[in-house]
Amino acid sequence: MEQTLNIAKALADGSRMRVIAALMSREELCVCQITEMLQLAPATVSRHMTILHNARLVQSRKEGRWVFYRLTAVFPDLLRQWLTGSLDDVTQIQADRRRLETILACDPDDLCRQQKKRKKCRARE
Amino acid sequence: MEQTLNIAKALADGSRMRVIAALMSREELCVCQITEMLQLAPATVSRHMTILHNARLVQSRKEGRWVFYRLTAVFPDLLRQWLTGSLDDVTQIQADRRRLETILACDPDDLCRQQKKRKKCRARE
DNA sequence: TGTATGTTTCGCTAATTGACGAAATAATGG
DNA sequence: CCATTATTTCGTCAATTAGCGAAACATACA
Repeated sequence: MEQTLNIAKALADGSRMRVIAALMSREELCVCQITEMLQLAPATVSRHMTILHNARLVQSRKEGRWVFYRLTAVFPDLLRQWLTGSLDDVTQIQADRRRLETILACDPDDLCRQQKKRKKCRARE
Repeated sequence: MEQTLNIAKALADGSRMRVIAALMSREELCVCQITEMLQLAPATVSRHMTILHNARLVQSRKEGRWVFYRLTAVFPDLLRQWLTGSLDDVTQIQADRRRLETILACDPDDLCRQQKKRKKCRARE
C-alpha cells in the first residue's frame, strides 16, 4: 500500500496538484517557473517537488544551474486520465495554464530576478 | 480543484485507503465491521467515514441500529480502476480481505461484543 | 417507558505537515 | 579562485489531522 498511499499523499495538496496539472499540459518546467506560477518561496517549492519525486510522479533533469521537472514514464496512466478529466475545467488550473504562457515567454533568468524582487518587497514590510 | 483535492485528501490515509479497498471487493459494509477490520475506536472510524462521505466516495444506508456504507455511483471510474490495479497485490489489502471473510461470517452483534471486550482489555492495562 | 446498543459529535492531545528564512550545495562566469 | 546564482537542506513555527474517551443521539426491544 506504501506506494499507492505515497501517491495519494503527494496529490493531497493544492500546490502539488497544480504542479501536476501544469506538467500534464507542459511536458517540462524549471523550478523557478513553477515557483513563479505558485507564488511560493523557492524552498517551499523544492520541498513539494521532493515529495512528488519520492512518489515517483515526477523526475528531474539538471541543465546548468537549472533543474527541470517532468512527469515520469511510470506515472499511472489511469490516474493521469482521471486527473485530466477532473481538473480540465477547474478555473485555478486554467488560470495557471494562461499564466504559464507568460512565464515561459521570459528567460528563466528574468523570472528569478522577479522572485528576488518579491522577496525584497516582503522583507520591506 | 476543490472536489478533486477532497478526493485526494480522503485517500491520503492508510485506514481510509483500506476501507475503500474493502468496499471495492465487498459492496457494502457495516461500521462495526469496518471497525473490526481496522482495529480502531468506533469514533475514529466514524470520523474517517465522514471524510470519505464528504469526498463523495461513499454513501450510507441506515438499517435499524446499523449503518452500512458502500461506494457511491459517482465514484470516478478511472480512479477506481487505478486503485484496483495498484492495491490488488498489496499484502495488507489481501489480509484485510481474508479478515473480512471471517468478520462477515459473524453476526454484527457478536462483532460489537468483541469490540467491547477489546475496549475493556485496553482499560485494564 | 426505560434500557441496552450502534453510531456520531465533541473536546482534547500528540503527531504530521506546510510555510518560511538562513545556511549549505552546486554550477556558471569573471 | 572568487563572486554570483539556482536549488536544496535545515531548523522553526503555525496549522492541520489522526486518535481516543466521554457524552450525545438514535434505534430496537423488553
